Amino acid sequence: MTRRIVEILKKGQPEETITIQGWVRTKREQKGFAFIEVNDGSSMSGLQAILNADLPDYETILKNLNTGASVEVEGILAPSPGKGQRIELQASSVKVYGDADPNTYPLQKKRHSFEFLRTIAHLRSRTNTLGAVMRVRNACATAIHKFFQDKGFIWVHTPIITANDCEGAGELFTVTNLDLNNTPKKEDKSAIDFEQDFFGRRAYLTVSGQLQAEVMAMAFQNVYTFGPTFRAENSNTSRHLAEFWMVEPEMAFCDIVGDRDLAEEFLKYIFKYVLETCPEDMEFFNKRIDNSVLATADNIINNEFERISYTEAIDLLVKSNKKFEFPVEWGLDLQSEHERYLAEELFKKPVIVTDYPVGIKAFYMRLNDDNKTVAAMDVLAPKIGEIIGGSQREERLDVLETRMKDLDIPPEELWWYLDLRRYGTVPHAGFGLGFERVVQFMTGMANIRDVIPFPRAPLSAEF
RNA sequence: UCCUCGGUAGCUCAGCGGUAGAGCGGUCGGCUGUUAACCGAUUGGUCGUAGGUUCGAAUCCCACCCGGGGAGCCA
Repeated sequence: MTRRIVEILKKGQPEETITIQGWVRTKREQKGFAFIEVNDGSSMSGLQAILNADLPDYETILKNLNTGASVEVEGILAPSPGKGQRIELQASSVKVYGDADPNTYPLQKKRHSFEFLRTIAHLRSRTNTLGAVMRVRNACATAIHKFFQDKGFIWVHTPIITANDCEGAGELFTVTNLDLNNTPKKEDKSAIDFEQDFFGRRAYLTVSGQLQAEVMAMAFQNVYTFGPTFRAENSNTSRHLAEFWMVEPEMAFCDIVGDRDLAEEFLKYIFKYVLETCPEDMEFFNKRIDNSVLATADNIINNEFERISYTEAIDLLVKSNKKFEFPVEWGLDLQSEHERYLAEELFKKPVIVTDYPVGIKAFYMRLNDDNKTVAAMDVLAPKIGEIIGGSQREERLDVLETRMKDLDIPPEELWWYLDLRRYGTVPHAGFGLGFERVVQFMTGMANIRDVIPFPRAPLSAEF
């Protein structure tokens, strides 16, 4: 492997002979010589190389060295007399691997709209912005693993195909290998007979690894999942994807307070890690995408998150005297506009809301002693809303069974989940973090489809 | 799925009943150190699709398709 440009820009010394490989970002021809900027994806900045006309095949090489061409440049590093870079590469030999016809190559040396870049998702990672996004995304993922591994959590791989359609987290994609032009029918011809399908029952893409993570937490105490999840909702927003990555820690012997504190520590850790490892990319986002991202990161890292109960949140919303489109009333769920008021206007930092009414939350959340609320928590972040949703789980078999009955969830579907309460049950808690939303929050990118390489959304799965 | 705005050159947009435009890009030429280089010339179109109104439609009307923003659902 040749040296990466990120390292050369930091540590490269004059007189060193080096070889770089990458893609041409710009070519600036002069009389008798030319500049090219080569980027290899290792950093925002590329390395400037100078090609003198006395290079063998200079004319041919220059003609093929257009934006997008792949190239290997060998030469000697020298201090750069021009402004904008410390060092530059004086090329002694240049090899063009593949040219890029400027008549058809869609990326220009100028700003493109993100809408256009989504139509060329196979090329957009070569742009400054998407390059920075993907490096920050990588740093976020690394931070997540480091955080949990340093605390002794076990990374567990929960299934992507599941047979439970009762997890209550939205519409599911069906997984089948039946012949869709000739599906087997049940005896009364009313419906498809999934007993003849691959798994002998209807199967789905997972919407959450939580239930299986609970299984694993009952053996390893502290675990986390980190993988793709799927929702077949017809959601057309800048905050939703049909395929997204989710992080779900689950802790045995833990209550809602421990859960809440971990969520805050976790978010702070990620932000700190990314600021330390991707300073150049973060500067770019602050300058070109959203001039508040560095201040926001600073705010996250250095301030305590606000902690309020759902009941207090309702009081604050009523007292605000603001005109909301949706009603504010105890028992109704908080709407986007309410969440935004709390996080953006009132507290101007993340807010953790706990103890929601039992009627608006999932069956597995632990019933509080007031019998009216459950030990749920949402972390609301300025600009993007709910970034984390979690809860203490109901560990009491009888209470859980009653809740499932109230919600018409057949217990035989989740017999194994109920078994966890029969054998060695323990208070436990966890949360789910939408990975792309963290990357969005971190970078200031307005649309979630621009923080994942190949976004999956309604009518969108081309690449 | 609902509300709303939009779809005109490769890209970003102007034109909004009367001969299809600009900037950028591409191409050609110029320039001894450029930084999304610069200067000059030049190239480039089924005006989203299908109907309708009109002497005449990119422009007005209708339907559909696609995209942005917002909402719902949620992470």
